[in-house]
Amino acid sequence: MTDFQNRVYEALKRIPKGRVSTYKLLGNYLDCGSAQAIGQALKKNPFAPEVPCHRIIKSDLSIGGYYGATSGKRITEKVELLKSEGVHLDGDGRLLKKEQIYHFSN
DNA sequence: GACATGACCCGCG
DNA sequence: CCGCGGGCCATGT
Repeated sequence: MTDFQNRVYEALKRIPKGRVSTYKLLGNYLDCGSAQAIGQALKKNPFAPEVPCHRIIKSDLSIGGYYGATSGKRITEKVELLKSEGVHLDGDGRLLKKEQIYHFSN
């Protein structure tokens, strides 16, 4: 476990159920200018689903990936999971309600 | 230490 | 709206 990963997971646990956030916002909160770096940490997430890595979507509000996949069964699961928490996406996998986006703050 | 990789982002045409 | 090119930065070889 690296420090970076720890910080990412701690931040994730701050996201309330029924809300989602983006790689960019997370990066902003962690002072990390690369969303890819965030993704690297997420795909290695050893605490799923205790750590809600599924509540992270791309900055354009599209679904993003899950467990290394950008499409397929994994993604379907991610969508269903969010759906069960009250977060809905449209047919193109885009977030429907922008007001559900969680902005980190201290 | 150099090199490659990726659940990404942004500007440009 | 779509594709392309360049940038980003933690990790693993």
